[in-house]
Amino acid sequence: MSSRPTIKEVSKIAGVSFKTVSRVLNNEKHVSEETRRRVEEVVARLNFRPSHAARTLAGRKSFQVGLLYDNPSPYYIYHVQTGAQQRCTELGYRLLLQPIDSQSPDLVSNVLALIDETHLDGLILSPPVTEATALLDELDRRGLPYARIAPGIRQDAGMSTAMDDVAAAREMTAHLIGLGHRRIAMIRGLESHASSADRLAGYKAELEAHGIAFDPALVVAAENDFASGAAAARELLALKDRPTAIFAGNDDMAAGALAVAHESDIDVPGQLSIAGFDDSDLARAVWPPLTTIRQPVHELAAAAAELILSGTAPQPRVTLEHKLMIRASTGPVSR
Amino acid sequence: MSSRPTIKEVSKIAGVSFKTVSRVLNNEKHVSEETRRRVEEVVARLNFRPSHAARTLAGRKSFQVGLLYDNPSPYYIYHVQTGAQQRCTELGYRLLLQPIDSQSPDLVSNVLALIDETHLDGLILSPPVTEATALLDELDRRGLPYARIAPGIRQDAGMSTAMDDVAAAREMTAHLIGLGHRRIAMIRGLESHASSADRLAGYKAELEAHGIAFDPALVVAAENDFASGAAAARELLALKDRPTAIFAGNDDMAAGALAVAHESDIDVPGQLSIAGFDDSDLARAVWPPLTTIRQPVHELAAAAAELILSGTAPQPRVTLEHKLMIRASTGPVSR
DNA sequence: GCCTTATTTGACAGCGCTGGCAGAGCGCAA
DNA sequence: TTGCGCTCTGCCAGCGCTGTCAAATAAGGC
Repeated sequence: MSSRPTIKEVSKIAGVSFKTVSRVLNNEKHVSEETRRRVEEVVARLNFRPSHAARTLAGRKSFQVGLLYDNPSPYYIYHVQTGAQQRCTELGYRLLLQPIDSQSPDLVSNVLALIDETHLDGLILSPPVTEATALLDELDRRGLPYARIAPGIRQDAGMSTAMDDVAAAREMTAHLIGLGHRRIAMIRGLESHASSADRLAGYKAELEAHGIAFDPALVVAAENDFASGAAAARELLALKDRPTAIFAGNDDMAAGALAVAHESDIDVPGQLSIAGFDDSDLARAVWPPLTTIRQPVHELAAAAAELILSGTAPQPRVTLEHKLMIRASTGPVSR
Repeated sequence: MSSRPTIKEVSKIAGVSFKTVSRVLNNEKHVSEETRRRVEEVVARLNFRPSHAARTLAGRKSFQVGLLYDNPSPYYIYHVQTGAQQRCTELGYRLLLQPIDSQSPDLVSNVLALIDETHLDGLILSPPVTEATALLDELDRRGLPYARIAPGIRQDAGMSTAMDDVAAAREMTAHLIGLGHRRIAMIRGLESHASSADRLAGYKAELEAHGIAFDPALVVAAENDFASGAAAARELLALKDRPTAIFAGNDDMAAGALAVAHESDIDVPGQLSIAGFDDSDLARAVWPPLTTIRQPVHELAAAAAELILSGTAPQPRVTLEHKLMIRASTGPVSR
């Protein structure tokens, strides 16, 4: 194995002290242009890469940020990852992706272990890890910077990025009402995800704004996945007074509802409109493609990374825009 | 920020030299039972976690493995990640997830930078990074252990895990032939993915085994995603002598074909059978659910991690089983 | 009981880098 | 001319561990 060059070898060839090389690598000032050029030339020629471990050990920064997640949706995770990773890379940091069980009693100690072992400079929390109060308290106590994506609690504390779930759910509900629907059902997602409650609240608020009575029988709980969405839809469609539209708390559950409609030979959107939430790849892969809310997951994650890394954040709370995506799964109510 | 304890503080409290603590942490022998217990007790009490950076710098191992990927499918990536991560964690290693552009001219230098910076102990390559010969050469030159998942080239060199794409495609083709289909089309995936060619080869071989003439007009290239799969299906369905079945190289493309069938009011499987490959979540989320091949992605990644980490691998090449999943998207040919 | 060998522990250097500080060289005001 | 402040550079300690080697102790053989 060809042993990698060290900062000392670089300095020897460049004819300077190794501290000067360190200065060049860290872009410190007080290095003459000429010296800098010379060092950089040698660095490039030797293909020198500073040891991350040594920098971490000697300095007080590790240039590493952790991303904690515990979300079963591959699509969501993928976009959170790429969004955060992209911005971290741009800012010269490495992102450590860390799946974790947010329900585990060892959550706090597991995360602290990660922090201590890797000397993390900051942490990005995605739902539902965002709601682990014991963890938040401990991070605050340590003074470790962290940003939360779509937190459901303590929204005014610390750094966070979010979209307006209530407003988005209102928009979707308004869209359905505008199509003539009056019996609009909701499949709500997991209690542990704060956005589920917000989406339900938006749905209720918009019904009320239009003078449509809220009917608890039209709200069924599910677990954010296809199968439970399908089960919920079956329940709804067995109702005597069937809904003419179903608004699901995410696309997976909407896809489940859509499959049930197909299997029951119910035409979508002719006899039943179905709407989702998230605009995941799935929304465009099913037939008919789902009307849904585009959630800017990638951007939310990138913004969270930026909050942590760009030092003094102007505003600790960033809200990003969603967008109603109208596709073929919703249509005018039939009479 | 509460400063983390170091090995020296542990040793002071336990009343031993700090080297002895190091021995306990690394599970070395030649430590008396009593000493070990005492040290472990202090470690637990102080919640001591050894600094990863210091271990890496002082020792010759970093206990880190990299996973390189460049695949646009969230499902695939997600399962590769979780499979590899799980096994790495079990074996006491950290997994560094590294998305990378496999087509970039800087691929090799980017990967070498990663290796040098983080002192990686090994590397897992997933398709299509598996085919980057310049990278493989450089890794060989350095003697860095690496394992490839589903490599398309140099299959007998180095460590790798794979499934039998040819056999799987034959099984699927045989399934369709068994249903009475004779005009079976194939939507083939990206050239850069070796498995695409294998799946095509299996399809051809099975046709031949049944004495069915291969018709090049029935093979259309696409790019592994929904949109290109839909386009390919449109092309196939516009043929004068339409196929009665379409076998797509992955589930995304099959979903695209399925959407085209819906949009053209072609009943699936009544008038057209559609089959996919991978058994991603998508296969169960569309209607009708896709007949497909279950690819053991999670297990392939876990096995790759194990090959690298378990030292002397008994067999450097691991083949895992696939499974034909028959669902509702394929049925007997109509006459 | 004395020597040999195995087991258990400690002392110390050093991994590759950053932080702190001192020193050299220079320009400029007094 | 002296002194002050600036820019640039080098020296050295030390981050928290592991590797190496030697020393101390226990165990076994005759």
